[in-house]
Amino acid sequence: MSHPSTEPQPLPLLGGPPPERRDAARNRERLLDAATELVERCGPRGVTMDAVATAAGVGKGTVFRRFQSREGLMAAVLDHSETEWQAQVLSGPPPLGPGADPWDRLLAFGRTRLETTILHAELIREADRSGGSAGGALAFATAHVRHLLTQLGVEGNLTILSTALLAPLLLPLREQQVDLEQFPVDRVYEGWVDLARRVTRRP
Amino acid sequence: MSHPSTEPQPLPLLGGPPPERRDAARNRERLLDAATELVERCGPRGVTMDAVATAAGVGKGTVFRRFQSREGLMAAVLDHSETEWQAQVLSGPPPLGPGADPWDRLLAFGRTRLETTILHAELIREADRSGGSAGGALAFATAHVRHLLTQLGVEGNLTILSTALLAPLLLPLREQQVDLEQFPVDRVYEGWVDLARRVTRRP
DNA sequence: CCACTAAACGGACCACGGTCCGTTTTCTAT
DNA sequence: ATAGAAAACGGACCGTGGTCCGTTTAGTGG
Repeated sequence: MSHPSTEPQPLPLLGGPPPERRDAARNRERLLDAATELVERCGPRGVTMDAVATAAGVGKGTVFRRFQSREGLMAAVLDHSETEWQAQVLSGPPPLGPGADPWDRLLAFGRTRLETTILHAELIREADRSGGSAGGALAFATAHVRHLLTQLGVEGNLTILSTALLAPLLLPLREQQVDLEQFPVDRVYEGWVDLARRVTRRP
Repeated sequence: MSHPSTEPQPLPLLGGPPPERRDAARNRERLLDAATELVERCGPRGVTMDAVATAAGVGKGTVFRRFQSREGLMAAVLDHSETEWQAQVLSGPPPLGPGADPWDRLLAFGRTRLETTILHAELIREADRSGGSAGGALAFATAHVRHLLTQLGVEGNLTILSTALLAPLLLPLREQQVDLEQFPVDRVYEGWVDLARRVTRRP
């Protein structure tokens, strides 16, 4: 860290709001790391904001300045995980990624989305509302399904239809079925495929 | 209140847990009334537990003993409102109530459920999770849709299908569409009818 | 009518999310 | 290098949800 100004720099290209100050960026990362670590160790419900602040070695105010609220922080942690899945969808190998038949992509989408939701269940619950990454992730998924439906030549109100297709994969519904009604995951997936056939008007 | 023991009594028939003590029942009602009143006046978000306790003239402990949590209380308030709609579905006049063609009942169900959800939006949001009336109301709606699908001769995993049909009427999804995407209610309903046709495999 | 038990009461108490503001750090312009 | 402004920092502070436990009260058998 001692050679002078020969590095790329975070691109001083103006665009959005002015870039983050160095200390701010450093603290954001420390916080995100600390939060991720704590979530892993204590589960999302067991993590307090004070604990995160302390673990990251910053004051409490800083946590809230960066992430607005507890939910915002959880959303950020979640986002980190979800991003990987989104990358798979956008540019990973088929059938989830581009290149495969849209119908096969839709099926792969449903399957992996179901699994990811179950995996991140607690975190999603904690991050919900606040329109943060939770909303962001939802929007991403909706847009993707909509895209696939278009490619499949489905007519009608695509927003409603993709919502309907997505909904049974979402958390609150999942909980009712997997937890309360003791549905095995495979059976849920199977049911979802049936739904997808109907929505797309397949045999 | 002075004639001796000639009244029906709350039926001393044993069954569930022993009945509520008189003061307990009285306080439950006072609390529910106070809460309803406050919710109406300040909106669900503006109501604090202390306020409810004070308004009802009881201690805070009592509130929590009766309703477990803030969400529990909100759920109880909500339940009160939802019950009326449920009664309409179960035994009101057609097409919502029994007697009409199942398909027409389904449409009426969708329409009224959509309106009710929007009407109670804030309360639902506050009451969510906790498995209280929120879960109860959801279960009721699911069961009813399932029932109608059966009458319509739909085959397949009815639980998943009714969930899918219900989902677009639920709150988080509503918010994304009505609020964010500025969909007028009629358009949402229209889209939902299309979905219903597909799920039931109609022309 | 009184004694006794179990349940309900109430408010002091605690923990956690979120805000506020005086202090410190980073950046920029000279 | 230095001065000055803007932004970030941190932790004391506040309000609210939720618990705890000593006290009161409704029901019951004598």
